[in-house]
Amino acid sequence: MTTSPDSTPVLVRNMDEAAAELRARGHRVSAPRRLVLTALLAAHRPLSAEEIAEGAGGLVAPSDITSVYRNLETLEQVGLVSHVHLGHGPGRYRLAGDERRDYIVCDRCGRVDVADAEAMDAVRTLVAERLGYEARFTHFPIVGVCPRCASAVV
Amino acid sequence: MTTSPDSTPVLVRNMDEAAAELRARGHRVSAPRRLVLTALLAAHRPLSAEEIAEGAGGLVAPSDITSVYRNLETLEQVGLVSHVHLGHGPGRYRLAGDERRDYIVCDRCGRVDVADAEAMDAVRTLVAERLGYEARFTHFPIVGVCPRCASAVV
DNA sequence: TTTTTTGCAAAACCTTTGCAGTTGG
DNA sequence: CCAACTGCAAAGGTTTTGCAAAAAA
Repeated sequence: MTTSPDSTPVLVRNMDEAAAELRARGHRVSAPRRLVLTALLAAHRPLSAEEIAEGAGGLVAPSDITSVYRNLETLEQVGLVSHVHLGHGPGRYRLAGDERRDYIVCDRCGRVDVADAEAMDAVRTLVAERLGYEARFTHFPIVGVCPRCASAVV
Repeated sequence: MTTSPDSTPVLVRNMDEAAAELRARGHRVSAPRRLVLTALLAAHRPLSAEEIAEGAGGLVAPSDITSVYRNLETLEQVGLVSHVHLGHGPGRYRLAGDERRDYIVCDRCGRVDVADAEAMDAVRTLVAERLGYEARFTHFPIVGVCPRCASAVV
């Protein structure tokens, strides 16, 4: 699991598109690899390797966690998958298409919100203008105090 | 090591101020604890627990890493210290006063820049306006592509 | 003296690696 | 067929915990 994106994101909607991309890059489409993809295609949130290995809440059959890690690495290199750190604890994986969704995390209550996309674009634009960086919040989300915690009496 | 700040940052400039704060909070000022503080007071960048335990490059005497972790935890609870994740690898610790310095990390070349403070204020203001969060980039820095990598021919 | 802190050992947690056997193309 | 992949075991890197001994106040 590296910090930087291993390659350009490749957006897929289903297993067939994912399988085609894998084969185009010289990778095989094994049962354990399909299983990881099935879990991520069905998940509505980033999953840890352990969650996938345990079957993603009944979504898929349980499998070996080493294999899950190795497949996540391959899928990340291909650009089909990326991972995000929402706090401490294990990294969480999602399809590259889901990267367009940015998270914003409250460090008081732990809430994980999906950030408004236009607002995030404005933030990225401002960072580019003022700091010169093409910012991505896909690996580390924005962390702060959410409105509820900010207004709560402490 | 938790995600959220354990308490309000307490700014100190030297060992005496740190010691006073510790005693005011009912903590003792032991030799190993002083050693961690000495390393952080002298460091010009966030240090890992291992770096501190190894003597921070000759700055202080080597010490036991368990003790370093426990002291960093105490110092973080008191608000004298906080930690930042600059990428994968160990967390890095710094005095709370150093939190005013925000980092911005390039995920291509690994460069760690100190971000312009006014620009970061503008970013925090925009996040507050558009997303409602009081953003902090002290735990997770902004990650992106630096100007040099962006203009580099790939 | 009393309560906190230390130092060592051991474990916990997340992730990677080695390798012999299996499988996809 | 054979390179890619799997599953198990083992190890690696970072951090936490247990506990008896030491030290701060």
